[in-house]
This record gives sequence, structure tokens and C-alpha cells, in this order.
Amino acid sequence: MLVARITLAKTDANCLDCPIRHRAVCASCTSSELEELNRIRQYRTWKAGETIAWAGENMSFVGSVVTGVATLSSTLVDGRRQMVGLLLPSDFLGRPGRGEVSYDVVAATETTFCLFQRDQFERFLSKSPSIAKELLEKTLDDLDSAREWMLLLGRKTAREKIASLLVMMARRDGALHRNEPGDGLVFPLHITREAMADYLGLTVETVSRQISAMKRDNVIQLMDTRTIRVPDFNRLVEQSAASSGFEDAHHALPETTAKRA
Amino acid sequence: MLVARITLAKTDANCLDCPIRHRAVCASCTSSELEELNRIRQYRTWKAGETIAWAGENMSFVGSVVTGVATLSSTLVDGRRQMVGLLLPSDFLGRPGRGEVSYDVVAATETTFCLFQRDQFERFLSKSPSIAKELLEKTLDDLDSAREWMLLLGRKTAREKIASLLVMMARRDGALHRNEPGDGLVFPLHITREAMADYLGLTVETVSRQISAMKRDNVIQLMDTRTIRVPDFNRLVEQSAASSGFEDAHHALPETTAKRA
DNA sequence: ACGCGAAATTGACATGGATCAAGGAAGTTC
DNA sequence: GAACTTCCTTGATCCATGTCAATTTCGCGT
Repeated sequence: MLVARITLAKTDANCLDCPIRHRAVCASCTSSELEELNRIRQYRTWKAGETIAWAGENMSFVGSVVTGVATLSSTLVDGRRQMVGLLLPSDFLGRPGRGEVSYDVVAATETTFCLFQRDQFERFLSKSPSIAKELLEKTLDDLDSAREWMLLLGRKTAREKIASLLVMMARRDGALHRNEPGDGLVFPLHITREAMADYLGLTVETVSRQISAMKRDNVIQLMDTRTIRVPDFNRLVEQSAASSGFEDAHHALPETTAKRA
Repeated sequence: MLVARITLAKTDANCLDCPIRHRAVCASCTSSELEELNRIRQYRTWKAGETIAWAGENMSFVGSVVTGVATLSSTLVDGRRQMVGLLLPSDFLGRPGRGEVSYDVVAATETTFCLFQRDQFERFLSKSPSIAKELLEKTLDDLDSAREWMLLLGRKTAREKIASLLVMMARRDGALHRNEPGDGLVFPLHITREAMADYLGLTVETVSRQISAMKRDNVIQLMDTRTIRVPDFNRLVEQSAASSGFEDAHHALPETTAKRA
């Protein structure tokens, strides 16, 4: 498997060494707050394909993705499925004040969470304005992403959907690592074609066909089925039918900017 | 025009008389907090069709819808448009900490907002945990709605989309008024067929055809083009392909529950 | 190295919704 | 109350994507 198997000790590691220290909900905590979080947090890892929580189930934990990728998805009674969110490192899972989870949460790759008992976290939340602020900020970002995705689902063509997904993956990957673009941008997809289809509101067949078509047109190359090389990132962005709004001003192009880690 | 023309004096009215007093971000404010809000708030009304803010523009206000309906929508460079949110009374517009608005905001009907200067609101927000909590709560609700809509956009058929929209409109209407179901449920749509199409990721033609088809099948009746009568609400819900999850447990069926006003 | 199952690709065909086009209904202006 | 304009409906046709089916490739365990 391609995914780095970083295995973190459940309690040993310190928040200060945490890879998502500066990007998760705890980003702006004071050191005394961090100490308290450090005491009540727990790491837990799910293997690729494992279900972390079922829609409707009660979940007593909330927390952040430390490493890996997890998906949020909804299902209609007849089995049609739509992914409604992607959890990447530093993303938060769980809703303070509500145990019941609204979507199936599945580990797409091996995924490690930094978890808190929900009631403990809620108590902490009500004491700590900084974490409340970060959580609101994150939720607003999630809302923006969800709405951007609505535009994609409602109005973009299959080709544009695939391009948009690749752009997003490249950006989110670039925000973590830092891709020095020597001979193009290379990044991993992490997810299966089926997961892509679920995310984009397409079928696997259409995803596969469009990827083949983009390969033929030399917009992308496949190192292997899950690793994309993009010779010309701008060309890819063009094909994604980026919206005329200015939402993207808040995202980082992998080459140009990256949140300081 | 069908919309009630409640015209509120800009500064006269008191928060205590506000129609959204118990459902807006200020719902759980203390009376001293309310007094302060009362001093810094302003009512402002937009006529149907007027643009409240353009995507990318800087907006120095945030606030809540008091009466009316406004839409949030994104546009692709070539003009394809997708509505990404609907603002009904008590819904909040604006993002603390960011002036730039991500979507076009348009008054679908005559719409009155209760507005605050953004910096004033932010100052208030950082002092008032109760309003911060409400805002987080609202944002999480918005996120849930957006995700439910993603499922609709990605996976539902035209028929199911229309049914879902009608169910939503009926519910949101029912949460405000209280429909005593004598001879079926009657509610106004407020929005044009075009707005419906924008919301559902369809064309006007398809919206119109599906509405005609549902009329033919006696799932709905039209009192006039914008007023729907539903003889059997459950039948409508069935046609909406409600998801197998449990998200709906948090919404009120018009007949069964309604938030106390 | 072999074989198995899952994932991905490709082809042939079907269809739901878009597009193009025309006309009707309802509200507004002079 | 005639002429617009905007909104809505309906019909005919087309095409992007879904569906069904077969085959290939890849990853992994033995």
C-alpha cells in the first residue's frame, strides 16, 4: 500500500509534536490549554475500509484526523450513495451537542484520529473561546466547501467534475507537503474510483472514461492508477470550470502558497 | 404580490417584539445582551429581485433575515448558476472575520434583515459565548442542510428533487406558521421556477414538466403557480426519496411538531 | 510464481434531462 | 384595455451520462 504507515502511540506522543498542531481546532490554544487537551485526548487508528461510524448511530467521541483520509457519505434507501465530505488531516469530526452522527464515516485509507470524549470536549469548549472560535472557523470553511461542491454537483459536466476533484486533491496535498514543481505536480489520490464517483455524483464507469480521456489529451498522466502527474496545473484548473466568484482566493495553489506548518 | 408586506421601522421596534427573537442567533441572549444588540442593530429591507451582495464584494454588515426569502448562489464563468443556500427568517448571513462574500445574495421576495456592522458584531461575538454558541449551532445546521442538498444534487432524479424541495418548503413554512391540516397542506413557494431550477440543478423546463406530472398524478395541486396544496403529505415524502439516514429526526414535520415561536 | 478477488477499463446500448423552439398566462405600464 | 414583459408550460429532438456486460490490471496471500 502506498500510504505511509505512521503509527502513533496512543498516549505517548505530545501535542507539541503533533503533525496537525497548527492547523487543527487546537491551533490557537494556549500551552496550559494544550496540556489539558493532552491529558484527555486519545489517538485511535482505523484501517482502510473500516467504518468509523454509521449514520444514525450515537458517537461518544469527537476529534480530528491526524493522518489518513476518511469520507462522510449519505445513502438513499435504494442504495444510491453520495459522499458529502472528505476528512483530511486536521479536519474535525463530530458535532458538539449532538451525539447522533448524520452520515456514514468511513476510513478511506488507514486513518488516525485524535479523539476526545464528547462531554469532556464540550466542557472544554465552553471554557475555551479560542477553541470555540477555531471550531466555528472550521465549520464555516466546511460550509464553504460544501457549497462549492453543490455547484459542482448541480452544474458541472463529468469532465469538469473530475478536473475539479484533481485540483482539490492537489491543493490539499500541496498544503501539507510542499511540491517543488520540477517536472510537473505529482500527487496521490488516496481514494478508489468508486469513492471518486460517490464524491462527484457520477458512476465509476464515467469516472474511468473521463480519466482516460484526460490522459489521452495529456492533461494528466497516471504514474499508477492512484497517482496523478499534472504537467500543466493551469490547464487542469481551466478544465475544472472554476467559478466566477472569488472563493478560491482563500485556497492555496500548491506552487504559490502553503499554510506554514 | 402574495408576500405579506410587513414593514418594520428601522429603529423603532424592540428586539423583544422581533418575530425571530427565539430562533435567530440572539435566541439565548440575556436581556442585557439584548439591550446592547438593540442599540447596534438596524433593519433594512430589499425589494424582490434586488441583489443584496455580489460574490467577491466586501460586505461590512452581517445579520439575520427577519422576514422574506433570500438566495445564495454561485455562478460559473459561462453563466451556469447554482443556488447553494436559501435564507429564510431567522437565518444568518455573513461570516465573522471575513468581509468578502462568497456568493451572490439576492432577495427572492421583499426581504428585511436585522443587520449589524461586522466589526461591532465581531466584538460582541467575542464577549458573548451564548451568541457564539448559537452561531456555531446555526452554522452546523447549515452544513447539515448543505450536505443533504449535496445528496439531492448528486443522486436524486428530477422528480425526487422537486418532491424534496416541496417537502422542505412545507416544513420550513410549517415551522413558522402552523398549518392545521383540514383539507391538506397548503403552502407558498415564494420563488420562481427559475429559482427552483437553480436550486435543484435542473432547467426551468424540467421543473415545469415535473410539476405538471405531479399534478397529473394528483400528488400536488396548484392553487396558483406559486401556491401548492398537498392532499397527502406522506405520499410527497415518499416521492422525495428521503435518505436512509436519520437526519430528518431533527426536522419538524409540519403536522407533528413546530418550534415554539 | 500462481491464483484469487477487488479495482479499473472499455464497449454497446438506453435514457433522463438538456436544448431549442413556440406559445400561453399573468402582471405592469401607459 | 392594449402592448409589454416576465414567467410558465408544452413539444420535438439530441446528447451526456447511466446501465449492462465483458475483459484487463493490480494487489495480495499462499
